[in-house]
Amino acid sequence: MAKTFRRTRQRESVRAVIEAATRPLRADEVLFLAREQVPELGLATVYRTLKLLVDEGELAEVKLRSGATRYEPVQREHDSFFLCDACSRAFPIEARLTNELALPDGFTMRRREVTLLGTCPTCSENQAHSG
Amino acid sequence: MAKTFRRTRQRESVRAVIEAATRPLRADEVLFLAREQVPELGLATVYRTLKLLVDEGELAEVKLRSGATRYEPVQREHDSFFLCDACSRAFPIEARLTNELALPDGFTMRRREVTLLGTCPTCSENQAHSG
DNA sequence: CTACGTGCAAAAAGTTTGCAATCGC
DNA sequence: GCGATTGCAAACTTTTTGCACGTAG
Repeated sequence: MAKTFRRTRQRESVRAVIEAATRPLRADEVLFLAREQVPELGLATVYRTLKLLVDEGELAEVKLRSGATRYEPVQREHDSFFLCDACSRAFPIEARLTNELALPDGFTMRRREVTLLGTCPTCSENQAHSG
Repeated sequence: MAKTFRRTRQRESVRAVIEAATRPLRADEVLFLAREQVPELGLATVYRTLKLLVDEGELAEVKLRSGATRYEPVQREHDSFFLCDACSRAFPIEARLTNELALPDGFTMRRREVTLLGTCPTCSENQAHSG
């Protein structure tokens, strides 16, 4: 029998925060933002809810070089990000790659991800002013 | 005055293990392998040595989806990996991408990384046999 | 009512740091 | 000998889990 999922204030707040975000968020960012709606919300619940939503196919996990896991709605899921060396923020980008991948025999590709490393406009400016 | 670096059995063993590897290794893998040479080697020393070698420009850090950091010699540094969903091992690949990246104004790209997610030959076989 | 969900605290996993003992140079 | 290096244990960070209480349906 399929498990039944309950609609709780905690889950709704996590969902709402991710939906409202313009870039993938970390668990602690979700906690901070969701507590505006549900102050007693705990970090464990955030993690449990994020995992649940990922399993349900509603959210996608994004893991980039910085190490921290980020989450975004699948409808808006990107396979390409620009990751700023200076501020570590991740920006979704459109990377149209006409690829020719020499994938050896036996390997099965499920998905491709592209990460661009560099400096974002904000940090470029700051460096120019301070250098 | 520049710091002097000493040549120790511990450092040499870490170096040797990474040099001998055919794929980027995690710290715990380095520890396990290097202990064949230096049994009393500690994990903290592995981390300290890896960081030292990265700072020296001898090793490169590789961070992929699985979360754990891997290390490989810079001479063999790859910008493209195949990461197995099942066993989490990382395989260097050649990804010749003829790209056309629409990078917005103000962004400066320093480097590009491509990660392929999927199943490696070993795990494909195991799944076939057990499924 | 009752199984699912929550908050808290403790546990894990990966990495870093403090410190006294050790060792390269 | 002196200062760099090491091993151990403890601290830290991020994520997961155990448990008793709370609550949606």
